[in-house]
Amino acid sequence: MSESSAAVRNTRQRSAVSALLGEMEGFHSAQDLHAMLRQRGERVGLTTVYRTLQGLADAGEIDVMRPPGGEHLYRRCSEGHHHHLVCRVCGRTVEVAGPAVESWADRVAAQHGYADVSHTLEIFGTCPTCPR
Amino acid sequence: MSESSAAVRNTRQRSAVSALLGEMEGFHSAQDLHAMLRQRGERVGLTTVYRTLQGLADAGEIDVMRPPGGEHLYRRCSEGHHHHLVCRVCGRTVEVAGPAVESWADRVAAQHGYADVSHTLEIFGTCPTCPR
DNA sequence: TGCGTTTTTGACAATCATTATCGTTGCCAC
DNA sequence: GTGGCAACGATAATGATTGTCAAAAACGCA
Repeated sequence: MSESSAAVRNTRQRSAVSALLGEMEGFHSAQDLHAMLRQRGERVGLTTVYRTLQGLADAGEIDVMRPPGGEHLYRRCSEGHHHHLVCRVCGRTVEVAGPAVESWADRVAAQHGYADVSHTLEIFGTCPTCPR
Repeated sequence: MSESSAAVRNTRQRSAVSALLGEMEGFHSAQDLHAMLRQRGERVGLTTVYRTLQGLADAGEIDVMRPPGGEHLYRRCSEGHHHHLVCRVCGRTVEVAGPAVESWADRVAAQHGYADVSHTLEIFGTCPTCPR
């Protein structure tokens, strides 16, 4: 029963992952990020990349997307809750906010007596510059 | 370059999977369904279960959900587009329709020039009968 | 109804992202 | 400076899903 002091230690590896995410555009897989770190000369283990990403995701500092392909994608995203509009051809992503959707989801869940509500929403389409 | 005649053949295995889905409530994984079929004495290969489920999903006859756990879940669902409100403890699921969400998603996508739009939305919560 | 063609099946192996393991390392508090 | 304890990381394990390919079954047509 740990009671406090989440004590997230400030390690070189955590900083490296966080910094990399800050510079990257778009979504990248854990394996991607790991490869990039090694290219930069940062010595970070793949396991640690996974752990760090999970931690950041839990803390709400990054966003996780689970595309049909089966690979988890991570991205430093703006604060607050939002969703993604993803081009299924080139992957270009637009962040979209939908306050109406948020409240709708909460309301629907409440109507059925569900508590502690969260939701996931992804929109897929073909962006203007991609051939259909 | 196949050109036509998808010619979906009517096989015993396909019927078995489809029938089973018709009787089941809630979501089940491919492996689950496979085990149930074997219990019934139906001799169906796991590979075939996967293929059949994929086919049914493509045809829009069943619904696929990809929970964080990582296992795909399949369910015979009502016609038309809808979403799911899932209890993250017991898995109890409620189908919910959200016309407002549909049109919102389409509108947002169109605003950004995205075509051929689809979306996925799942709501997670803790249902009234489950301890939090 | 019988036959040939084509799809489908299914056992098994391969794939591959993610997670567990566990000894070592290094951060942080005192 | 030093000790405790969380984080790290190389490797192995896991486990769902997909690929393979010969054999079997279904359908169309004569």
